[in-house]
Amino acid sequence: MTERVNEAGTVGKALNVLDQVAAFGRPVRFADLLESSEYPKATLYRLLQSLVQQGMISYDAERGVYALGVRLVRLAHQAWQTASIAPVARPYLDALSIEIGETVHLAQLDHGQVLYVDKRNAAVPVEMYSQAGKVGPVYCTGVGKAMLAWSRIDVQTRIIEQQSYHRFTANTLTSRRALRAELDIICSRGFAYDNEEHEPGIICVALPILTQGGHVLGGLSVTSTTARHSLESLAQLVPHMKSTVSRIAEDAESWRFPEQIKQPA
Amino acid sequence: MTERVNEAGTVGKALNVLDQVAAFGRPVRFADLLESSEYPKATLYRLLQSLVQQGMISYDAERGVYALGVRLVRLAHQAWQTASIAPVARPYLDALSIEIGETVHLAQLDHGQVLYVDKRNAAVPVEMYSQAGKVGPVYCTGVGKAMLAWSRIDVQTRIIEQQSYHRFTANTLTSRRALRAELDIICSRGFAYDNEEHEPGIICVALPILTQGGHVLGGLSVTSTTARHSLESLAQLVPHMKSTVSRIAEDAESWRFPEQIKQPA
DNA sequence: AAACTAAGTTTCACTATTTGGAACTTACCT
DNA sequence: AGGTAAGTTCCAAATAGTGAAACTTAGTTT
Repeated sequence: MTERVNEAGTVGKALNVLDQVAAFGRPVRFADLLESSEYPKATLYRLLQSLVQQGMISYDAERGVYALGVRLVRLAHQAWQTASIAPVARPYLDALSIEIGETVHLAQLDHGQVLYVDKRNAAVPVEMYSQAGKVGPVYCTGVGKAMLAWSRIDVQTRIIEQQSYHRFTANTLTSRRALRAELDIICSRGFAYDNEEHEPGIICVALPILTQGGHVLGGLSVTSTTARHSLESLAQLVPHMKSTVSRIAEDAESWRFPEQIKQPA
Repeated sequence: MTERVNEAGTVGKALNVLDQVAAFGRPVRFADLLESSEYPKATLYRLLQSLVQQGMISYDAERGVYALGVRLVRLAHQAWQTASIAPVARPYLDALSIEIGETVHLAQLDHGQVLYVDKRNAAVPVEMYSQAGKVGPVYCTGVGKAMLAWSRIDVQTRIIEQQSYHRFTANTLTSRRALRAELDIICSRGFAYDNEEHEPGIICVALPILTQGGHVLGGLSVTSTTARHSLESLAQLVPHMKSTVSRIAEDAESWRFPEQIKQPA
């Protein structure tokens, strides 16, 4: 027993259901959820009711379908502001983006995945949530590898285990072994490449954003195409990125630890 | 007492705690939460643990502070895509924004508040989450009043009750009575104004986005300043906005109700 | 139109989980 | 050292959650 039981109380179960609804990526009917759920009918039903009542899930009575609720969008706005480095990094991303004119990504680690928290795209205008909030794999993205390379050993080990090592392109690293070797190289080099490992024709350079204590706050990457750049020419941007990264780290640290949190009654 | 107790089970309580953490808008210590919480110490403590374990809240052990977790950002991305009209409306917002060159907002109703789900700003570049995800009051914004005016009577009544009627400017509607009268005018006029009711010098025109069945999907507004426009000149944009709105509604409806949701096993 | 079927909802006895006062453990302040 | 406040754990009592099964509703077949 306890096949994949993750010590989940009622709250955990409810949030699992929330994830399940999210995983579908479209409005779902009760039966769809029931089929892919580990919970019995009545339990699932009541969990859904709770979530709907709380506004985390919306229910379209006419169609009988569940979808994620907009309350999440609101919460996320707060999360983005308080929990991510994005608000702090924003002005630096703007500056970097304008100066180098290529696509810039800001990412953080979340549950063994790369979570993009902000983006600048030179050509295309606003893209909003459709970019920030996206997740990607760690083992075949520049930011992913950069963040992983400087992560605490226990975190690193866990994440290396978690990866799927699906082959996206000819250059994708498809084993823990290959990834570990790559991480060593990245560490000594000081930054990471993505050499068409995720999408053909897409390359990038990425740096980790580190606190003074060496803790990984996030990652910064500049992406381009093989048509416009070689890895070598992208690497010339690294000094510039390094200074951006250190300024973000500095600001993030002073922002995370403001004078006094406590306020008198 | 039981000020805002909503028949909450364990799940509801946990989500209340989540909201509470969100409300602070900064990392908070246990004691801060305890003070503003209706739950006893041990209960609050365990709820927080559940949420942290689930990644909805992050806990900084060094500082002993809780903050919203990045898992929310990921969930919100899904929510934005599946539950909001933003992805559908995007191309039309782009077009409208380019043609009229003023700030455009796309909003939906959430818990008696205006939730902005997308935005176009002619001058300033990308602003990401810092704009989408924001909430505003219904009673003194163009989109808020527009959506409210066409809402089902029970929804409308509830929301009218919920408003704070705080006076932001000389023009703010500060009573249910005044708001009701305004809604009547809006209905017969066919669209809503914000005549410096929220911020001095800021005016806007807003339209509801309605399904064929007359259900409110959201709202669309064009904002400007008194320096650049009068209400009358803004009103000239209404026909253009009307066509945008109807195209969004059309797309949204066909998108919400795709051929068949069910898929064979 | 009646019978059938599938999808969704409610019931209810059972029990596991949650509850919260109080005791305990740190960690900091004097 | 002693004191105080913050955070954590305990445990008996009680609540809230569980899920098989019965029920309702809507849609389909005979």
